[in-house]
Amino acid sequence: MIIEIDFNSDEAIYSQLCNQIILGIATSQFREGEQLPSVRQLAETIGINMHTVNKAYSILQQDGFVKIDRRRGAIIAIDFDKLQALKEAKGELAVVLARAICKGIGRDEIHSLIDQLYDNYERNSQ
Amino acid sequence: MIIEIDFNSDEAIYSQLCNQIILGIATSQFREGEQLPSVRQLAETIGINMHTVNKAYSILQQDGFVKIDRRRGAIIAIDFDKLQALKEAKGELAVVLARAICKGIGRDEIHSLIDQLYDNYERNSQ
DNA sequence: TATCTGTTATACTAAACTTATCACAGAAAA
DNA sequence: TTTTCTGTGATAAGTTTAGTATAACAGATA
Repeated sequence: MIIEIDFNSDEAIYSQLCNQIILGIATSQFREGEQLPSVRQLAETIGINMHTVNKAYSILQQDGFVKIDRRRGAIIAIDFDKLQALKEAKGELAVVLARAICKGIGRDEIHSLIDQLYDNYERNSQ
Repeated sequence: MIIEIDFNSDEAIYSQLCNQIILGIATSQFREGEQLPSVRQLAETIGINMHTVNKAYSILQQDGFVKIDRRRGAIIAIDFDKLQALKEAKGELAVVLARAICKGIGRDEIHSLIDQLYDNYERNSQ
């Protein structure tokens, strides 16, 4: 999977890394049990420091997307705590929806966006 | 409207301020044309520095939620650029949905969350 | 043995966040 | 007119975070 970092973005590099990898998992470009590049290797290909990659991997571990094996590095391993995930999703959606509502975006339009995105993820995960 | 800041949060104070005010607009606790407290007044009631409030107000202005009048301070004034708002909402939703999909949350569950949140906002905006 | 892995520690720069003052111009009210 | 409120600007300083740069260590593997 190709990971692209926008060095002009406001978003921190480690955060972009996390999101890209999560996106990769959602679209099955990374699959359960698959191993991510080593921290040094990924750091070199992107052109950043090893510790920045390590920080991203640690956060992914903490958030239940990977497990870190001393021998093989970071392995995709989803912790399916759905109650927790639903709670977090609701909190994040609350912020996005508040902004949308202020701008006059209706409930149907949001549902439509959700469907577009889900369709897109499912299309890319085959 | 009561604005509460969590000083132990990872989220920056100015960012929490923005989100709370946007939430207030979404639930009609702040209405179009209404004026927000002055930067000094709000800073004092919260117990933070004036410039932190000013930063929040400036961002709200930039994002099209308020206009800043030299005489009256920050006034709720939504800039209804719906195309822009839809684009931004889609980008933010993409990140949230990717996480949800990884955790096995289905499309229907997301739709349900959206409805819950919309119901909640509409109930609080009367 | 040589090489790969993650881990840890330290040091440093740069940027972001926040606070702290001081001062100014414009508007409004006493 | 004077006082007091508004936002704005400049400047300084403290704290935290992000990122880089090295170095070293232990465990696994070839």
